[in-house]
Amino acid sequence: MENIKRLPGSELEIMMIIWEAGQPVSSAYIMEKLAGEKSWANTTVLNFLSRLVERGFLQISKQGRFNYYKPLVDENEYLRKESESFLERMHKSSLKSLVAALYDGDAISKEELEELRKYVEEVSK
Amino acid sequence: MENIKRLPGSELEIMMIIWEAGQPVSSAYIMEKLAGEKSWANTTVLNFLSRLVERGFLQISKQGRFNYYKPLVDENEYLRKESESFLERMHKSSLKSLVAALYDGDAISKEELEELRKYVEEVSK
DNA sequence: ATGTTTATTCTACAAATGTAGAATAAAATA
DNA sequence: TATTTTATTCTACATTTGTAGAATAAACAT
Repeated sequence: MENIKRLPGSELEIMMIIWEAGQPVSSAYIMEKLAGEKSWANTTVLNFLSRLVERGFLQISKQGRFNYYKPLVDENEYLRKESESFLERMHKSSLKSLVAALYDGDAISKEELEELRKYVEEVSK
Repeated sequence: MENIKRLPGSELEIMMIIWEAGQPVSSAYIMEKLAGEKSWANTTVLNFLSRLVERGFLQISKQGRFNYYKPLVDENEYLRKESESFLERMHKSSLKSLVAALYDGDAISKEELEELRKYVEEVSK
């Protein structure tokens, strides 16, 4: 099992889009999704994609001259690793500390909290 | 209100130590805390401290030739900002997604979960 | 007072990241 | 087929981060 490395911010943004798509996507698709959000030059995005390939996060399949990008790393696994490491680094592994920080910062809506309550209730019995 | 910037990993590690101390600390204290954990050369640590001062995260008060470092940024505020931004970037702001990721990855002990359950219960009523 | 120790500051440099223009080559079109 | 278009790849460069040796200067010991 390769130990997955952490991605720099920009590359992660690209990965998120690809993961969300649920299927191999063209660079055009990615740029489309990024439009409005980011003002990256096309070559900038393509460069991030190249680096993601180098890092083993993506695989290219060519359709004519078009590239289609497919994830080689599982989204959930990556999120899990990142979340664990974040919890550890920032909150000394205290889940309560993390949730409290978010709650105190009004980052959580009533609905979010209720959803969490149910989830925790369910899972902890 | 200055908008607090995110810190690179190494500098954050230093900040965590200083925050935890609860009072201005000398560089020796910091190196002490790092001993065993990190194998940074002294000048490396001192350099991180300088950068933290530049960034406005720390203030120096001299005691003879010794530096004492005091936080200028509130720990909770920083953690809050970081946690919000993390939740947003990695879990599209879904708290449940975050907690589930941690839970599925066995990053949470029974106790941690129970503690969270009580907290959420309390807070959401 | 002089030499020695050492905490701090400077300076330096490699690697990683953000950013994009120039070059290339394959497809579209005239 | 010759020409234009354009997705992709190369190359380049500035900034940030990780890392630490060299220089400095203040305190200490002789």
